[in-house]
Formats: sequence, C-alpha cells, structure tokens
Amino acid sequence: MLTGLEEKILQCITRYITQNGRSPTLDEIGQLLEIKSKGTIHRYVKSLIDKGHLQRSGRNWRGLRLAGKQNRRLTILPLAGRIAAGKPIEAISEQYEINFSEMLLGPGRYVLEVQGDSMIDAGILDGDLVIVRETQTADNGDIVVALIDNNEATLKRLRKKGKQVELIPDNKSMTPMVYLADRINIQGVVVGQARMY
Amino acid sequence: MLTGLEEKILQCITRYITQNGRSPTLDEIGQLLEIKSKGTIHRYVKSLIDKGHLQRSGRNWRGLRLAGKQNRRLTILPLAGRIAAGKPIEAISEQYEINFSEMLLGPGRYVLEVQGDSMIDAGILDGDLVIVRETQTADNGDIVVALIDNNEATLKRLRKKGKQVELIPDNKSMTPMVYLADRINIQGVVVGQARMY
DNA sequence: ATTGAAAGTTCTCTTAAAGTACTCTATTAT
DNA sequence: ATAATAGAGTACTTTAAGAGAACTTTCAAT
Repeated sequence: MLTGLEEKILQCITRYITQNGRSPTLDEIGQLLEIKSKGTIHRYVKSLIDKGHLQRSGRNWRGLRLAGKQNRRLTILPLAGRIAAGKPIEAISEQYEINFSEMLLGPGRYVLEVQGDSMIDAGILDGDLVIVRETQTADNGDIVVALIDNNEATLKRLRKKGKQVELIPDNKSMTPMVYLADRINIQGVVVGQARMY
Repeated sequence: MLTGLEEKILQCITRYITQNGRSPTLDEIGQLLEIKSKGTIHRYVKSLIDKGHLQRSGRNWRGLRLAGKQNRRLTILPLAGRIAAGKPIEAISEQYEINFSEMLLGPGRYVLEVQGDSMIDAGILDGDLVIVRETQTADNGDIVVALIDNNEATLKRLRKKGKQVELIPDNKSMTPMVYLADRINIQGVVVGQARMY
C-alpha cells in the first residue's frame, strides 16, 4: 500500500530513469516534485525500498533501480512470439511478457464502447472497446473523444488548424468535419483498444 | 445483509477505487453521498469491514480494499458508455464496469504479436496483440492459429470443407489457401485482441 | 593521497489531514 | 414501546508530509 507521496516519487523516479538512463539524486527528485527537504525525500525513497518497489545497487550515487515486484501479476500474460498474418512464418519464439496494466491502469482511465464505423481504417470497429485517458489537451494525430457544442460526443482523429479544429474519421468513405475551436471540447485521448470474441 | 446506507457506501467506495485506483477518505465518501458527519461514515465503513465486504490494510489513510475476489481491481475499468464513431450521439450513460480479466485470464491463454496485414479487414492490424486460447479444435469462422505441416504458423479465419481446410485471410487483396485437413494443426483460437497507442 | 563538493543518511520538530470513539437526536418499522 | 437505521457533532489519536540541521559517504579534481 503506497501513500500519495510514495506513489508520486516512484512515478518520478521511473520517468527519470526511462528518460535519462540513470536514477535521479534525492535533490533532483525534490526539484521535480517541489519538495525542499531531501530528508523528506529520503524517508519515502527508503520506504519504497522497504516495500520492494525500488532497489539500491551498492551505495553509489544514482544507484536506484526499479524493482517492480507486485505491480504486475494480474494483467500479465506470456507473450509467446510473433505470428504472421501475411505469409506463414515462425511461431513461438522466446518467452516474453506483456503487461496490460500499463495500458489499463492509471487514474482517469475509462472505457467506451464504440458505435459505428468511422474509425474502421484505424482498426477500430463497431462494438470495440477503447480505453480513454481523461485530458483536456491532445496532439495532432491523436484519436480523441471530442465533445461538440457541449452536447454530442464523438470519436475522431484530431487535427488543429489555427482557430479551427478538424475531426477526421479514419474511413475513406467519410469526410472530415471542421469546427471553430471553441465549439470543441477534448474529453480524452485513446490510449488503447480491445475486442473480445 | 446490508442496510441501505451500507449498500450505498460500498458502491461509492467500489466506484471510487475503480476510477481512481485508491480508496477514498471518509470525508470524500461523505462529500459524494452528501453526508456531513464522518463519524457516521466511519460507523458504516466499520460495519462493512465487520461483515467482510471491505478490508483495511494496516492503518493507512486510503487503506480500504475491496474484499471478495482480489482478481478484480486492476483489470476492471469503468465502462462509461457508448460513443459514436459514425455520427456524434450521446456520450456517458450509466456506470457499468468492464472486466478485462475475463478476457485475459483463464487457463491456456497467451499473447501473440501480429505481423502483417492479412487480417486487416477483421480489424487486426500489423503490430496488434491477439489473446489466444489453446485448443485443438475450432469452429468455422473462428480466427485461429494454424500450424501448417508442423512447421509454419499463421493467423487466419478457418473454414472446414470436408477433407479440406481453408485458411482465409481477412484481406480483400489476398486469396484463401486450401489444404488437406491432415496438413493443418489448430493451435488455438483468438479470444481477444488489443492495441496500445 | 588529499580534499572539498555533492550525495546520501539520520535525526528532531511541526502541521495538517485522516481515522476512531464516543454522545445525542430523529425517524421508521415491527 | 423498542430496536434498528441514519445523521450531526465533538474530542481525541494516529499518520502523512514537510522543513531543516547535523552527520557520513562517495566521487572527482588536484
């Protein structure tokens, strides 16, 4: 069970390591999180180590490692290999693991069932589920949940053009719709898609 | 047997946890349910713990956990409603929940990464993940992992025709392949598909 | 090898927030 | 009438979070 700060610090360290390839110092964590006392940081880093989420390699500076102990588990399945949908090629290769919780977890995630065929060229079919991360902002090219005139929601690909916003269906037989930016509210961006047979 | 308030509080906590990934504080529950006294909330939370519907992990803040099956939680997301990919229609409906572990868990499940475009008309794109249930048998129309001559694996839709087996790519520009039944071994059927952006 | 700055560790002190344990009251159904 | 349910409120305890001082260890430049 992690407290709010422990969670924040773990995330911060994780991000730092993936970006910079080495762990941050206590002071750097403090800077990123706007906490002035490295004593405080140290306390929580230590408790993260105790709880098994981090490891310290020796006593080096920047010696923190991610341990990722219990994080996974429920949403992990063996990734058995690649399979050709084109020409038949090799089947099972090495044992890997695929972590669905990365896609699913995190605050502000929810699921929508898709109705209609407008995103069919993006492989999102009628009846599919999309996992949405709540946010007000999105980048060009993102698939977004957009609210039009605070009243109708739709799933489209986003393109911003100055004061205009284009909502583009990924379906050759449909045409993009253009709106003034203030008519459109982004509700979230699609971070995953799933289908059950 | 739960009283009305106990029921409400349990629901409230369940929803909060599935949405935010951590349990609410007593005050937050009170806010959501418009009850001013956290003493009252505490009384009912306690009785829910006594009755076995909730657990408290240590004495932490936000330390409530849903009892019962632990399977849940990580693989459950709120299903917020349907969204039109065609014409914009209504957004959020009632609060439902979608359980990914149904799709993911279970014996003999594994994941394959799809290579190639031969199932593109079924909404399975290059790079997608498919969740496969191991089995030797499959029905007509199933998407299967088929082993050809005990040597090459491929992902195709199945059609059995007497002594022949047809492996059909869901791609207009590709042609089905026909084999004698004894050259084909079914390895599994696709029960799910997922994609991460 | 020495040394000083940077990083890590161990404390104490403080405050705000959350949880717990009561009492008192009102309503409702048996 | 009585017991169960539901709510308000008060007082108290515990936990989370932060500041900062004092200390030790590591690293790199000389």
